[in-house]
Amino acid sequence: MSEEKQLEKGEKPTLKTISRLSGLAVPTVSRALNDAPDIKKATKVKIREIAERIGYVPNRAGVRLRTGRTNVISLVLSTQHDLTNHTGSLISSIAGAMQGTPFHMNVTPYFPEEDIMKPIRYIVETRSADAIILNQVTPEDERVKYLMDHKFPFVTHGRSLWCDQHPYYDFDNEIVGNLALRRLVKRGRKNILLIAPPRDQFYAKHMIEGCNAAAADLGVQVTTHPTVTSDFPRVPLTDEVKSFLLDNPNIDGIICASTSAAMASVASLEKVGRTLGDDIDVFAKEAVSILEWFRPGILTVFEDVTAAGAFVARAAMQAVRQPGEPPMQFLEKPDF
Amino acid sequence: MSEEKQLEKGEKPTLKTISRLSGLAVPTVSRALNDAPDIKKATKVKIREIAERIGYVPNRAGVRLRTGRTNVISLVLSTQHDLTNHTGSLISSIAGAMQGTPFHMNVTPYFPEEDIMKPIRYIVETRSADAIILNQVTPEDERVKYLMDHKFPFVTHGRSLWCDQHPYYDFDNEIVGNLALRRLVKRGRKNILLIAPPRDQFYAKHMIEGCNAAAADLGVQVTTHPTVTSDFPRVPLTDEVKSFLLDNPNIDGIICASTSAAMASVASLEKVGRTLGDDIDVFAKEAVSILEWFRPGILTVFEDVTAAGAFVARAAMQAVRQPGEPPMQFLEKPDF
DNA sequence: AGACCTTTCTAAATCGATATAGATTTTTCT
DNA sequence: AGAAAAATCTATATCGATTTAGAAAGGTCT
Repeated sequence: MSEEKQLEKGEKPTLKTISRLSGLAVPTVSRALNDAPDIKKATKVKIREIAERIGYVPNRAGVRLRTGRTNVISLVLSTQHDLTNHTGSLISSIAGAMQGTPFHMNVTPYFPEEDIMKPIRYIVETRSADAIILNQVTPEDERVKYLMDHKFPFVTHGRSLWCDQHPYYDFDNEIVGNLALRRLVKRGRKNILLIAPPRDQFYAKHMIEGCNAAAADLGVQVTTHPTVTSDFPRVPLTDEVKSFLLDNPNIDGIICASTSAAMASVASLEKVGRTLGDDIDVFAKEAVSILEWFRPGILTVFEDVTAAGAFVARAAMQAVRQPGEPPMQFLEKPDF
Repeated sequence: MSEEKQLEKGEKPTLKTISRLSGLAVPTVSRALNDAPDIKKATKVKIREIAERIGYVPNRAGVRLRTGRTNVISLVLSTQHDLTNHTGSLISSIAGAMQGTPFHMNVTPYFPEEDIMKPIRYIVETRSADAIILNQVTPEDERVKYLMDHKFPFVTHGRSLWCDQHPYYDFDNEIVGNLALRRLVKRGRKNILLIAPPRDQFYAKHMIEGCNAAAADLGVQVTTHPTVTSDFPRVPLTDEVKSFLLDNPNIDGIICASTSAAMASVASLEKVGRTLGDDIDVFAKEAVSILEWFRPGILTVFEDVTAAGAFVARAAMQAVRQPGEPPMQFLEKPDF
């Protein structure tokens, strides 16, 4: 028989196991591992050594049941997808930032045609996560309001009207709009069509204002497309842009808030006999670098969602662990 | 005072609450809700009515601690992404199939440069999910072997060598290869370059064999590119295809296993003075419908990952709930 | 009526962790 | 030395569910 007490084979180590191996009571072991102040340093070292040796990992159900903490962060996403779909990268970067922490990521999709509040209420009511990450935020987002009212930790990708009070990461689309317009004007364009983000999204306002400010500044004309937005399916978007160009032949520049809209816009050019880079330019903000492969000459700026993902993940964890601290907030300045 | 016993405000309903409201013991309530045979029908009806009324939802931590069942299905994904990134759709469709079930989806990303087994071992050892969904499966996939050895429920997106013994969904890439080649030959092409899937992936073999069989059948030549595969970054892939075309000017058709490879191939054509649809054709299998917007004339077949997602989700749930039943297996036949 | 089944329910233990209160031991102070 | 204070540990209860064993109630049979 070995001198050192051993773990039985196939046994999943619990605090009880460590208790048996160390001769100390279970609560002592628990407190030692949680670095409680009333445990001797030597004891902590001893217990940690055993825990390490036998590969102890706390049982999440036990922790969750007792403390209510789930160590889960829920990413709540719309199921609406398109090729401009950077969801995969967002998920990876969030998960990457949680590597080595006790947190797990949970993806909760919702169907936008259904009740947008449903997954939020479910998570809060059943406490199935410690924090929520939201995207596609509207200015007076109902979800944000609800979460603030319930003092439930959350982070937004994109700002809300109340974003000074909660953690967020956002890409400064006012600057995008501004610089996009300046880029087109620098290429001699004077009548710009803006295919803006979906109207309810807050960043639509930012981008439009950025464009308008620059346009006023430079004395050129910018028109926001009256019907379509950058999340429109490509086929109807192509048709709409086509007829807009026919009705407004003076348009010599298009700013698109998405890769998809840029593709459709470029497609519409051909149908009305316009030539990209020659008598008209197209600018697009894209979250996946692909337009450069699509057609040479499209002007672009890249929004890196992996940076966003890493930030919101860290912000969410901070909101859970240090609720007292000021919320992590970041407004990324595009530079182009 | 109201006749009917009520739920205190703000109280989260548990079995204990129902017990109090119904006057029955907690285990009775539990057994009634789980439809145990030793509970009177009337009692079940009564208890279910109360549960419904107060909106009872079982506490997952409680269930998990007692039973070991997590009601979680883990999707284990590589963090390596590209624009051909259909991850978002896959996730949505899996989650969609789990709507209305007690199951939640958990996304566990891994970094391919690290130990591919790490997340698998973690999940199995800590029982942090009831089942695992794998993709990018290799013929003798280490993960598949491990999960089979441990009798842990799992589903693969793509086949393994042992796929007759486990649930899977796969797109029949042998047919893709076969029909792709036939399509090119029908357009008069006789010397085909195949940019195949990554060599370690099982479906590379399927696709290559499909091509070869059709080529032998029709008496034309097909060459698998010696170095690059369809997951290569676009820049090096473009260069490699370019030099291959220079060395092999007789090539008049390219079959690509991905959208990204097709884009790069098309880009390389221009650099060697070849004209798409004129003296050469490109065929691609894509999981996001986008090439039609990229350049007219690229031949494509679409692999619908949402079908795959829905299937693997249902298969995973079945593997958990009816472990005795034969595994759900499906080989999707492309039709074009 | 009494023995013997069924049917239906309840009491108690349990999963693995942590919080609380209290019991030791050790140290400090007078 | 003896008392008080501090440091360190343990016993017990608890989170919410399920499992097991057994109790109570009801019915059937001789």
